[in-house]
Amino acid sequence: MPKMNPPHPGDYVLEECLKPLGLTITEAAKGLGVTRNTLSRLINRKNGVSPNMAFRLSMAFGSTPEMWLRLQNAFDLARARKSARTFRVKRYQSA
Amino acid sequence: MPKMNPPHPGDYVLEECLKPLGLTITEAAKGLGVTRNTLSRLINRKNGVSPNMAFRLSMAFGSTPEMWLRLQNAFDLARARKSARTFRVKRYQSA
DNA sequence: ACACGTGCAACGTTGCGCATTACATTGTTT
DNA sequence: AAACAATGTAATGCGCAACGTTGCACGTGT
Repeated sequence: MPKMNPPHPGDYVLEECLKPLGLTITEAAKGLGVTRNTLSRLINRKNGVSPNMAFRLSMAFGSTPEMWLRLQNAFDLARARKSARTFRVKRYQSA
Repeated sequence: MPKMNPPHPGDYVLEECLKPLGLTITEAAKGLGVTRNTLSRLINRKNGVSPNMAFRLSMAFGSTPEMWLRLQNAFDLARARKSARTFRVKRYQSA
């Protein structure tokens, strides 16, 4: 079952990527090929992980683009789950 | 390893959901609580599966929202992979 | 002829991702 | 103290995606 409060992918980037390598946001942004502003917004939860960014992160820090997008999915779905309560959808199948 | 040409989620909706149940796009759109136009665009590959739609699909046809978004991820990543070839990204880790 | 399902297009709204620029703050170095 | 680096943040602009609304054209079946 999905987590209720999955961490924002930006937390993961900061804690598991930048900190272990001793990278500043400015340095890492350079390495990723994006603006300092863009990486700052990701880490501060203003942006999510786009497919584009998923590739950059996997290229720079390893793992797969799929993994980075899965982190983002978990986050997005947790937020959407709240509004989904109000959906009136016909159940064609039970599961 | 990820598939090179993953099917569009709209194909799956049509083949595995609407057809087995004998539903028209118009009927299914009603059931999902969206416009006929919105479902038509999904099935005809003009739209992707949004988190919102992922919940509607899982509620109506089963499976999980995660599964529906995974389908979309595979599709998005296959498209982004082409442009990712031009990224100049520093490799802080090898894998 | 009529109704229905469908594809499609235009328009408007909303929101996201990103670059650019700029400003203010904090902490470190000289 | 002065200069610099790193950061957060905001504004602006661009492009694009998702969605609803409306309208039109086409084909099929009654």
